[in-house]
Amino acid sequence: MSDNQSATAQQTPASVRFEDFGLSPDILRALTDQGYVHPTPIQAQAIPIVLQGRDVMGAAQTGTGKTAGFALPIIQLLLAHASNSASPARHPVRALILTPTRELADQVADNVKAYSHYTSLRSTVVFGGMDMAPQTAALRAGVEIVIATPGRLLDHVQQKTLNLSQTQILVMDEADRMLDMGFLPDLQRIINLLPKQRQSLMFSATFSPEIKKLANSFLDKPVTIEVARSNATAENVTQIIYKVAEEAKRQAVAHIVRERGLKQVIVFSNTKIGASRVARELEKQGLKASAIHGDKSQSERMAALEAFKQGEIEILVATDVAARGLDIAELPCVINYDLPYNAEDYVHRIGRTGRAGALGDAISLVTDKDARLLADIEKLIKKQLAPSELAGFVPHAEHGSERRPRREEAPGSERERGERGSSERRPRRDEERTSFSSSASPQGRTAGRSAYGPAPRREKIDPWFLKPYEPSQPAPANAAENRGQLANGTSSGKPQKAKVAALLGGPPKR
DNA sequence: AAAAAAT
Repeated sequence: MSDNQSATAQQTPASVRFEDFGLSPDILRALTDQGYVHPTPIQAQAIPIVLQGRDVMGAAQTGTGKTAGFALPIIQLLLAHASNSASPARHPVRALILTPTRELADQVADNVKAYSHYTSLRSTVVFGGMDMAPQTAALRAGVEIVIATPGRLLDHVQQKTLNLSQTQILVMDEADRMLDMGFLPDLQRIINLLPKQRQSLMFSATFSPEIKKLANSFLDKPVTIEVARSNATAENVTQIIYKVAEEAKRQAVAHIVRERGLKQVIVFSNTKIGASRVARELEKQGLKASAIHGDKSQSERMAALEAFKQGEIEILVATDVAARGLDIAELPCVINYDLPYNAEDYVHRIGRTGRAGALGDAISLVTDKDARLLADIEKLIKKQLAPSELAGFVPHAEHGSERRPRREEAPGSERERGERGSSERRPRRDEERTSFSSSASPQGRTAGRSAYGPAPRREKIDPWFLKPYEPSQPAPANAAENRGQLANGTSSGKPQKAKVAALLGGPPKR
């Protein structure tokens, strides 16, 4: 055993220093502040390539320094081409960084701010669930770099507080998630607003073959950067599988936390309801737990994450909102309360632990029904995961109030008073709902015109835009009509992979 | 099947 164990992840010669990349002294000074001297492998590879202006498809585990890998050279590029003598009346955004979750956007923005601290470059973060006004003010004041989630970004474009027509650099962080069906329409709208001549960078821990193809349709002769095996799980993470009955899972989590004396652990649930229930159960058992998921208000989400980082909360029970990119120092363990439906998400989730060379444990609870999911994961990570018994765990029968949690009680019911359903009533979108009546009126929804164009949001789509132009194949008769708008409902029933394959023009798999 | 992302 030696420090060389992590040599595969640290292939950069120790002699390489940030100073060797020709970065501005102002950037180097910020790095010194952060205590950074030597680049990580992904940084050593990405920085020169991004500086050359090339497109990049970067496959790297989280915790490998991805963010600095793109942020540093972007800052450098913007500085190098900064002073156009006379400053223009309006300040166009010059670099755009997109992320799939608000928390990740916030985190990336913090890093960008730190790296550009001594430069003249300004940056701001833009995401939903928060007051528009401060974001609008920051954008109006002028920023060169925007970090954003897609929906709110488009909102600002619509409000004309944001202009993407001069944006030379686009980054998609956690690109595989950005490219999934839920995000694609927004992503395409955003890309349509950008100049065609631009530099595009995509980063993710995993790139499935389908996503790789899709990604390539957005990139121009990209350089592929790969640190460690693609889709590999971190070598310093020990993976453990426990066989547990479905009804005993919550008790099992509590048992594991107690048994191991865990002071920092993320428990992943596949559902928002599940996350809340697990958190509540753990709290009931006297453990310091809190849930984070998309039905919580943004302030609750941020409070939970912050409390967890501060150690006030020991167990963060999360949906996949927390699966990607979040950098939480020294997380020694993650628990999959459920196995994720997508094998790739398993890789992302367990990437929350064992970061930056530290050791970590990834514990997954499986039931009999999970055999298929487990097999998919084993196939992806090319590793066998043998389920074992959870030693010393004796589930006791559950009873009474816990048996049948009722979600939709009338206000003022007895239970409400007894155990303060911890914000778990419904998505609470009522905080600033000033225009409720207008949007609820029958014509309000359909008549309200969206600046995004005619397409309704979050509907089934036929993404014509993803099909590469193939002169050899006769275009479908309605292709011309579909151009310029998203048609509805042609591919609703198909599983996602088949959809993506179809988008790429390949024959449907049978 | 589920989650995320504007209101």
